[in-house]
Amino acid sequence: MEHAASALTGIVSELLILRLLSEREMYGYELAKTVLALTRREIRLREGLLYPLLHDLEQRGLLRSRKEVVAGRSRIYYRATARGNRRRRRLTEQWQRARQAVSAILEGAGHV
Amino acid sequence: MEHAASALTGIVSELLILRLLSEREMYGYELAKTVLALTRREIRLREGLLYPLLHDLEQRGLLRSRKEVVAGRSRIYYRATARGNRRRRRLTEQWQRARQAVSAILEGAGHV
DNA sequence: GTATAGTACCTCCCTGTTCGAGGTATTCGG
DNA sequence: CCGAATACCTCGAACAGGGAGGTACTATAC
Repeated sequence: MEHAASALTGIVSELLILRLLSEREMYGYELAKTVLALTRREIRLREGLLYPLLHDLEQRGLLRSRKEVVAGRSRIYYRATARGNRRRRRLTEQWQRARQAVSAILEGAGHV
Repeated sequence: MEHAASALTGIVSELLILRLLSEREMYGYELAKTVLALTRREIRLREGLLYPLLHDLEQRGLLRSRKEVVAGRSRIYYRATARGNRRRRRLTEQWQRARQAVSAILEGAGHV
């Protein structure tokens, strides 16, 4: 498989994961593929970031996991907890504010 | 002076600087203040990032500078070069794509 | 039967980025 | 005269990122 471009900061990856896992449970590999697909290969969740991050999020009580073996392959399904969803909301607000801040400059730089 | 929150990745800072300096020339300290004001304290261009970045951008031919002493204080005014503007356009596109990619997940996560 | 590609998990550690802290020097208000 | 603001700058500790490497199984193709 060949690959696409950018990562982003860890905070954004965290937000994307929390968002997807608030909808339905998914396992790591699936998360990576889904993000790749939904973003038309724009964002790639790399394994070196993804797995440590999932562990960390679970440790912090933002995700819960369960193991399952499917077709000889063991998967670890994750889903967002209530705390995870609160965190997701906070991060979403932060992201919106940052987004708007950047737009404010990219668009409205005419009148300093 | 008390302060506000987040930085962002260097790429975004680079873009914001190129954008502002494509409008009119500014000096470092002024850039920092302007970004703070335009983003309602949301984004702070820190000195430890700002000055090295300005030097780097100039070295790469994306900015041009001139010195001036105003009221006993020496300022270094920067402005974007043609190359800087090309770079700015590319970064703007990248930013838009990344932005949309994040939105795609934050909003449309309903139908994977 | 065996090589290749895909699925699925994981960690190490090198490299590059970040930015707090520190530094110089001047001006202005009180 | 002192503190705050203006204006420039650098260093280096601390951290984040992600390439590379590892295990193990399945499915497809030759």
